[in-house]
Amino acid sequence: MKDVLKQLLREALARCYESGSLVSGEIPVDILVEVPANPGHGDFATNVAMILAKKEKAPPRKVAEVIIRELTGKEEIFSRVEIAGPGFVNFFLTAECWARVLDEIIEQQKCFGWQDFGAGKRVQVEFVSANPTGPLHIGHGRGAATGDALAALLAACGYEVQREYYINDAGNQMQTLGRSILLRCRQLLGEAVTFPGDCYQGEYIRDLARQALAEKGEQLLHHPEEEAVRILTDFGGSRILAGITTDLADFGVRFDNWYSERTLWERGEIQKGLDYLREKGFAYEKDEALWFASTRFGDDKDRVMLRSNGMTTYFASDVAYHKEKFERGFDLVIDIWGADHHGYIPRMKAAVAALGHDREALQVILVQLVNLLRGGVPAAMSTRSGEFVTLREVMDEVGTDACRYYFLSRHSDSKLDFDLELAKEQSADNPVYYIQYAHARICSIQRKAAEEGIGLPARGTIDFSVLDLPEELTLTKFLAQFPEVVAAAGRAFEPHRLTAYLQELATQFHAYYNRHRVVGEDAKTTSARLYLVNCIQTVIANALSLLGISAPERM
RNA sequence: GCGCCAGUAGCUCAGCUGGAUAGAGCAACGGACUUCUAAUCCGUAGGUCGCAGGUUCGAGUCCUGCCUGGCGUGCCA
Repeated sequence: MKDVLKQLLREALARCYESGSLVSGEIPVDILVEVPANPGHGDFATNVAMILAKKEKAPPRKVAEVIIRELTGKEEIFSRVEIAGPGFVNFFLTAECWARVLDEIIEQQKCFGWQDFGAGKRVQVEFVSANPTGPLHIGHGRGAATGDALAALLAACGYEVQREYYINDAGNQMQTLGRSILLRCRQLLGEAVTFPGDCYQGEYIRDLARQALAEKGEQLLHHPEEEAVRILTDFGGSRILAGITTDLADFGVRFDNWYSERTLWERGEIQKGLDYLREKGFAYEKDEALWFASTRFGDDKDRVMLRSNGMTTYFASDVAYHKEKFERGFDLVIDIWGADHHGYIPRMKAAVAALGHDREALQVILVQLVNLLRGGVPAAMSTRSGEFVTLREVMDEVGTDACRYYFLSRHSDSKLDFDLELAKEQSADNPVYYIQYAHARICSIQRKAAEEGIGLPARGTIDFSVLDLPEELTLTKFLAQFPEVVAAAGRAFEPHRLTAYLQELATQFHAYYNRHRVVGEDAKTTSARLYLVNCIQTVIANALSLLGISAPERM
């Protein structure tokens, strides 16, 4: 709807310039049309007149007058257009105009709100990417919910989206995993070994040790230590990864691709990455190490890729990995990282630039840490003591819907207090149920209608004039905003905007429900209200689907 | 020290990339079920948008400087 108005404004301006009623000859690229906070200011308002006032050397209200003269009379969609305040132009649309929105929703169903500005572009969203050295914890859950919702959102904006999980299965933390399991194996067999502090402390290591012994037998320990560690690294890594996969699947997250760091090595990609930067002259040797000249691309210091001891750094893998990502043809690459890695953004962007890509083609979304509480009291997690709260535990306790909603209800880059007691409370305190309840209630209305032999009204059979309650008009207008919310959220990479919208939509519906009956008035009214309510249901379901939250038919 | 992020109602947070009178949800108090689901609704309250300047028709939003908190700042991952 906004876009329609913008287009009309552009056309009107063009006519003004043609006729000479306006002289600056410029059509502002970014005409702002928005829904005013105050309904008295119209359904939409624009600031063009104020923007043009300076160039026209005329008072904004004067400019507005000229534009309006060119706009009205040619279009049937306005019931009123007025100038207000310092020079805003306020538009009031006709009721028929809004009725058309409902038809659109019924027609488009599951696609209502979907955008096409991403069409033809391929985007990859890489998220979670936790090392397979232990189970996912609550913080990974937030990253998972955010990445998954963002991917769904971008898909709804027309992008071709791939969800990817990068497996750090090549670093020395994997060695540590193998070593940790080996030591636990020895302990299980009665050997008195001290378990070092830099090994993984969690109870799951003991479980893995037990499984390894059961599967491979005690002869495992007869291998040379290095060999035993290698075997146990593989064993533990694949077990843990399988667990991660299951946890994520139960959390409603599926990846299109699991990308192993090890395969980067096996295919020589790491070396290729280093060579590439060397050939381009972006890498140099100093102090027996190989450095990437990231300062030439805006970083504040150069970064080591190949250490003097011959080992590569984590960053070297990342350069190769991102080089390969772009070689796979993505127009946009989105990485979702824990906020504690924010210091890596400049060097990663520098690498992307050095690799010959637009630095904006890499977007890093930061996800802040989750502060876990139980009844207001911190439920501390510490990897060192091994007493962390896993995603699995939280999911099992509070349910995936509530869990995902909590994660997605705030900007990802702001810290989140996650209170287990609040999250699992099935009450008004819990917004996710409030929203789902609105959906379930509508389903209930439809069941009631069906009992009375009233089916869902078809498009074109409705007399919209009976939808004349203020609540009905407000609801319709709010539904019309959904496509813009999707677009704005998609452009900003901010799925949390959808939760705010859902909250408001549910509030409006519940209020309407409590004041008015859908089924029970005369046939014409019942039919029209059913139609409206179907639209609300569709929009709630669509928004929830983007967030990966279910839309239950009864509760 | 430098860098990034944050600071908005008692608490947790929105605020549509600069718009008109800054909004929700909790928490508090008082009301509403003979009804399509009370997991609901209706009413009452709360503010120096961290502080000080600046940019302009207009600033919670942009710029500068301070204050406070978190994180980062390795030839660690």
